[in-house]
Amino acid sequence: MEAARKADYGGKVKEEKRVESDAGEGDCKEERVPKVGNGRRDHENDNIKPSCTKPNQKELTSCDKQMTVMDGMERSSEELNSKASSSTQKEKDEQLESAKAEMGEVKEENQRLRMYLNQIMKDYQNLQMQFHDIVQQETKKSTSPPNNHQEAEETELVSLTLGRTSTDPKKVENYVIPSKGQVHEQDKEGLALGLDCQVHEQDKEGLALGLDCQYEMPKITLAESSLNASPENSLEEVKEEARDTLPPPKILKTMRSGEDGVSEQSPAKKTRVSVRVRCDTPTMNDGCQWRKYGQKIAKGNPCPRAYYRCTVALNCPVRKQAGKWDENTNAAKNDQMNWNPLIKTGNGERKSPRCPSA
DNA sequence: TCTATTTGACCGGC
DNA sequence: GCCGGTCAAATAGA
Repeated sequence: MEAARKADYGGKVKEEKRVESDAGEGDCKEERVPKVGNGRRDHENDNIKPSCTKPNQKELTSCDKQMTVMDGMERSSEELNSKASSSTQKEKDEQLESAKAEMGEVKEENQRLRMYLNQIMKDYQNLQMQFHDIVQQETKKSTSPPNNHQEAEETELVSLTLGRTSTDPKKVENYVIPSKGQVHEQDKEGLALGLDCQVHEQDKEGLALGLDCQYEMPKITLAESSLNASPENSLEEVKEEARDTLPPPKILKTMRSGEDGVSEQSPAKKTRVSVRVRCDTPTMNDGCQWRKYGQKIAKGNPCPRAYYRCTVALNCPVRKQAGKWDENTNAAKNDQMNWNPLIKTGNGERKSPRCPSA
């Protein structure tokens, strides 16, 4: 029991809240403002705007009323203008003419608006019909047994939403749309942990996003590539990992059964990712949780070298070394006592101290 | 009491 | 045999 608990790298892992800003795009309602006639917007006339944008029969009649009122207002204003004008008859005639012309324009615009409303009404009715047909088809489908083609099509759509596809039809059938909080047990490992290497055999293809799934192929893994490792460095480290993934028989004997799930599933290979990075800050606040599991005093360096393992996730194979490192000599510094968590690399290369799991 | 750190011992590679 | 890496019991601290 105790051994099993310790095997979990000390039990609980501090949770780091990551607020994924789900700034929902929500219902992005697109407001379309129809242009009418000579390019003027129909709601430039504030008398028409509120009710005429929606193609409703009642509103259509109210719209007509408003237009009639508007015409009356135009006329009254025209009369007022004619009465108020104390200038000559000629000026009155001119004003009358201009007013008449203006009235004509307004009437034309009124007509165009009516035509536009009629068009909108027609479209609206067409859409309503189509929607009705679709609803009827859906109800028919739900009552009748679906054929295989449709089912496959749907499941493929679902698998696309999950970000994984499968060519195995049986497997495809297993994927259903998970409701909230209802995730397939198979997917929990990969989705929740995201870096756990206990990947089912059948999931290996799809879950290439796993942290370090080099069971069969100890080549360059995604973990390495995600570190932006330089080619030479990655090669060297991959060699290291390849060595480390093959624990000797003695270790296999003494390896605790509960140490990690990897040893249970594939006892011949124990994955591990070593991150050798440089960090200029006194703390390795890199978004990961590192737990110190050992410390050594390297030869010729009074500053101890600390060994950390990633505790972001259970069985996370990522390790980290920390110690002082001299920029110039690419060797351990020994003239400063308060060392920084500086991670050496095999060839002196430094990386950002970010756990690929994070 | 639980969790993280310390530290001596152990192991494998060179 | 030396050295680096890891383990795990002991210890510290919250």
